[in-house]
Amino acid sequence: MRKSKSLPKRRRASSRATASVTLGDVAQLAGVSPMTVSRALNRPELVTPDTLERVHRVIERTGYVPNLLAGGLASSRSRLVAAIVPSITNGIFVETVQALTDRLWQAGYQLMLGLSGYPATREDALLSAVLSRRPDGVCLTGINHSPETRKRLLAARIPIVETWDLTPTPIDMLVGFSHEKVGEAVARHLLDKGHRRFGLISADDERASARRRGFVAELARAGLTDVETVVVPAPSTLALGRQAMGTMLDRRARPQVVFCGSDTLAHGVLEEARSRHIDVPGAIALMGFGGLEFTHHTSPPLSTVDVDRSAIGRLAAEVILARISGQSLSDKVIDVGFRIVDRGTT
Amino acid sequence: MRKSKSLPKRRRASSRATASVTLGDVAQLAGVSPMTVSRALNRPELVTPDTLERVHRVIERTGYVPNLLAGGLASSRSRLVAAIVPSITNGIFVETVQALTDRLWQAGYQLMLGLSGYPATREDALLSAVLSRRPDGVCLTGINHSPETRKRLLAARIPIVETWDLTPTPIDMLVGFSHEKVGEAVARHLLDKGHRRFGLISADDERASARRRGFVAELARAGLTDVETVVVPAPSTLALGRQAMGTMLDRRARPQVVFCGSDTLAHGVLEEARSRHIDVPGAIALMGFGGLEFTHHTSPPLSTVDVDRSAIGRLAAEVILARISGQSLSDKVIDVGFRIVDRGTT
DNA sequence: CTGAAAGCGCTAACAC
DNA sequence: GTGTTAGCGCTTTCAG
Repeated sequence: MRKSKSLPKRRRASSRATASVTLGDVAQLAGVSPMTVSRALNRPELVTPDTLERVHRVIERTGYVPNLLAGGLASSRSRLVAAIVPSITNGIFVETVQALTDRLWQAGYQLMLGLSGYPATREDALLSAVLSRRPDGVCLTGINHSPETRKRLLAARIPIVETWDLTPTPIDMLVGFSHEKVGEAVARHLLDKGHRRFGLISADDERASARRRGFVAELARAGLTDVETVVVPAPSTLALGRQAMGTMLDRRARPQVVFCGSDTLAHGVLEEARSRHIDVPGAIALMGFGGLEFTHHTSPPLSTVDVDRSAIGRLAAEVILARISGQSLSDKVIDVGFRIVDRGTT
Repeated sequence: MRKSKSLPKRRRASSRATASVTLGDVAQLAGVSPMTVSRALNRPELVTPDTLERVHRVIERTGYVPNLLAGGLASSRSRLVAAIVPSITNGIFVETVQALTDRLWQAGYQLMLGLSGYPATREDALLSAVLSRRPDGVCLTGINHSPETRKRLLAARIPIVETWDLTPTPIDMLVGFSHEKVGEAVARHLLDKGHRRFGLISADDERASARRRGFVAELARAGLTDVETVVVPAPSTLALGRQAMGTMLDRRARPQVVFCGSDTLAHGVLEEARSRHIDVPGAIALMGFGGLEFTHHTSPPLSTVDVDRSAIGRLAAEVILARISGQSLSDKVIDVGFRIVDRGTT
């Protein structure tokens, strides 16, 4: 004797051999109906402990893996949430994605990640691919989406959350903060510290531009219209930061303080300054953005604008989950704000 | 008149309102059978150009989005490939993921990304979640997987590719290189350069340990058994690198050269050295690993072990796609190798 | 080149 | 508590 029980003969009609065990197989072996197995898996509280155990034993023995394609089709709930971010190379969105992943996982959902690139040329095509999987919700980065994208998202009639930016008119829900305000706040902060000669190194992506705008505008209000500016292509890298700082230092005017579009750029800028034996923050002070790598006491002499990147992801997941479960939210727009962290280096 | 044509009355049986247009709707509006619409979408060469155009016009007009849950269920092909990586925070895997995504996208497949964490405690649970979506292939990081994981992967009867490491006995296919050899090669390289006092700073993940082993073993063969070692918890960060270097420098013996487990650590180590006014590479030379941020001429004074991270992703996609389309591969194991890049700084 | 019939594996809705 | 029936939206297969 090899085994007391064996899998029942299969009644496959198709020629494509799908070797896997189905819910029906489990039901048969456990001596119950398929529906009971389904319940044992999804609403165990509706099933007798005894039946439950029998079912689970069979599942264990057979190595049954539920087919969520079938389940999703039948129930119109894919247990999938899609997130579209420009890139994960510069680190700024990584924690947001991680937080999203974690929170959704807890709730029994999985994240489907899409990378749209800078600029978001592929967002539309990506969206098609994404929507064809029938996600139960979508998380977008930024607030600038093509009319086409907005239309299709609305047509999908699922919760949508935009992140990492602020607008009074989101597609649906929003978790973010104002980049223009960041720029203004940094300018004000540095002005208050007595600086008068400013530099600006940042990438050419949308949100960085908004910060740049706010920064320049606030300085202009203080009568300062002369800002040494170097713009690099997104996404930011250490190397681009070095290069940009090189360009800036090779010019005539040398700023007292440089506001960098991201901490990654700021690190590169620091590298370049150091390799030229320029004292930081003594000769030139640096302000970054994003709050990356600044959690440790051995941090480099950089100040930054700290953003709770995890919170954005967590809250985005939260609002989507709330809406999926039918709750109506008190606020469709959550401003998570930001915080200037001056390590005494500006 | 509002419109010349309108969507047909729906015959939904279910109470859950699924608002979206179906393939059947498109067929009806185009005056063809559902099957023809399906062909127009998936095998257009089998359909008359005329019919094709009519169908596409209706699709355009209605904003039809195919339902891949249904398609996947019917065809047993989800057009989904899953990848499981430990983390995307340290950057080392990011380009691999990007390359995978890109190559698969070209072929009409989408990547479903799973983050298993260090150590891969969640790999098993993740795998369940992943397999329940019926991916057409799976890409894993590393070669150490629980027997349970191996069993279920094998049972899924889909192409599996392990990456970023080397073994003669992969589960199925493999794209990677030997970390032990990396350690040995680095040791040999540094010995040849005349160094005799070595330091080692690395994370406690599996592959880093293998490099460490190779490094120490090769030094031992040269009669050097005294290696200043600091191990930090994975994943690597700049801050951990700084901290580790601090620890090392506070000890008595000061190495001539430090082999860092990752470029990220190396950067942190460099930061710490500089903040202590230790000349790099004059007083202490540094060797990193991974080839991150080393593509630009303004690179910091670090040498590294370059790995073609994109190639790993691209090749992994390639072998999976090949196997999906039924090709048998000449080699199930691809060694992509590595390259020591000495920028004259060791 | 196009269509009709029969499911893919699962769950909603309603019986019992 | 558990079973039955009838699909979800698509593709396979086979017939024309």
